[in-house]
Amino acid sequence: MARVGLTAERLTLAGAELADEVGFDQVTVSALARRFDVKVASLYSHVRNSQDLKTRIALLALAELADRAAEALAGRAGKDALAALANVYRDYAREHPGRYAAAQLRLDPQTAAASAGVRHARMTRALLRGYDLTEPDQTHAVRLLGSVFHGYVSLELGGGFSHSAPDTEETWARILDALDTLLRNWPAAPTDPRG
Amino acid sequence: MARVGLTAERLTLAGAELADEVGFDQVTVSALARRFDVKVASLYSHVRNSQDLKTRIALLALAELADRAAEALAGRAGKDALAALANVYRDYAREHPGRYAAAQLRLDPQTAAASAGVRHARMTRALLRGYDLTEPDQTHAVRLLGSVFHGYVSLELGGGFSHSAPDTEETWARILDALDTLLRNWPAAPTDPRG
DNA sequence: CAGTTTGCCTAATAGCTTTAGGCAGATGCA
DNA sequence: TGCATCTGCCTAAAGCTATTAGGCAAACTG
Repeated sequence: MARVGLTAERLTLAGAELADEVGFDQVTVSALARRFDVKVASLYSHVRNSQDLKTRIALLALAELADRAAEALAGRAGKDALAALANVYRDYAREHPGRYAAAQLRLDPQTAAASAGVRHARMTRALLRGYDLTEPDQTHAVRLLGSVFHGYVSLELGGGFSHSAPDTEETWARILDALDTLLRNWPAAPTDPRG
Repeated sequence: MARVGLTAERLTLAGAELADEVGFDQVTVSALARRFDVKVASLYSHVRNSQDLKTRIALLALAELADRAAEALAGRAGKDALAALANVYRDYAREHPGRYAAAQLRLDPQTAAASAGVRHARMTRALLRGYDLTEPDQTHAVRLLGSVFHGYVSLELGGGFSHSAPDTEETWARILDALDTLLRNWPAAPTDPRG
C-alpha cells in the first residue's frame, strides 16, 4: 500500500533504461512493474497500455536524439557538421541500443508529426546548407543521409559487420569522407531521355 | 485426428506468408496452428520453439533474397549491376515486408555463418569488380552499399519518407546515380596526419 | 477533521508458450 | 492380410503477459 510515486514520466524513463539493458522488445508492462516492485495493474493508471508505453519511450528517444543533434550541429558547418551529426546517431545507438531501437518504432501519422522526428529532418536539411544543393536535390540528399546513418548504425549494432577486417571505425571514417565528397560533387539530374 | 501433413518446411513457408500479411513480430506459434487448423502443441513436433520458427523464416528470406540477387546480377556490370542489386532488395521488401523484416533477425554467429547472408556479402563484393577499388576500400564500399540499401528500404517501408515531395521513386533513382558516381570517384584515404 | 480524490491493490479473463503423456492412423514386415 | 511399431496430432496443464473491473486506504481539500 506504500505509494511508490509512479508517473507516466518515471515509467517512460525506467522503460527506456530497461530497453537499453534487455532490448526494446523485452520491455513489457510486467517487467516494468517488477522493476518498481509494484503490481502490474498499477501501471495502467499511468499508461494506457503496452503500446502507449512503447510509444512514450520512442518519443523520449527521438527527443533525446534531437537534442544531442542540435547541440552537435551548433557552430559547425560542412564536413565538420556532417561528421558531428553522424556521430550523434552512432554514439547514441551504442550507448542506448534499446532507446535507439525504440526510436524506429512506427508511429501513427499524428504522433509522428508531433514528435521530435520532424526536428531530425530539419536538422539534416540545415546541415546541407553547407553544401551547394537546391531542391529537389536537397530532399534526395536528406534521404540519402538518413539511409546511410540509419542503415550503418543498425547493421553495425546488429553485428552485420563483425567477423571481418578492417574495423568499423575505419569504415565509418571513410564513409563520412565519401559522403562529404559526394555532397560536394552531387551529380546533376540526368536529362530526361524523353525530352 | 486427420493428419494434415505438417513439416518444418511447410510451417516455415506458411510462417513467411503470415509474416507478409500481418508483420513478422505477429508471427506466433498459435497463429500458425490456427492457419493449419491444428492444435498448438502439434507444431512442437516439427519446430523446436517459437525462436526456432522465426530463425527458419529468417533463413528462408535470406536465401530467397540471395537467389534473386544472383539472378539479377547475372550478365550485368557497373551501374547496371548496381541498380539491379539495389532493386532486388527494395522490391523484395515491398513484395514481402514480413520476410524482409525476418531477414534482419539477429542470428547467432554459427547460424549466421551457415546462412545465405554470406552470399549477400560476396555478391556485393562481386558487384564492385565493375569499379576500380582495392582493399580495404572495397570492404568500406561493401559496407556503404549495405547501409544505403538497408537503410533506405527500411526507412521507406517504415513510412519515414511519406508526407513529403518529391516521390521516393525519384529519390531512389538519384541515390543510385549518386552511388555510381561515388564508386567511380572513390576518394583516396586521407594521408595520416601523424605520418 | 470530514469528504473527495487518487494510487495501488485483488481478482478475473484471455492469449501465447512450452512440456508431458495418450491414442490412432500410417508404415513395415511376415 | 495381420500384427507391431512408429509417428503425428491430440488433451491437459503450468507459467507468462495484457487488460479490465472494482475495492480500500493514503493523501489532498476545504
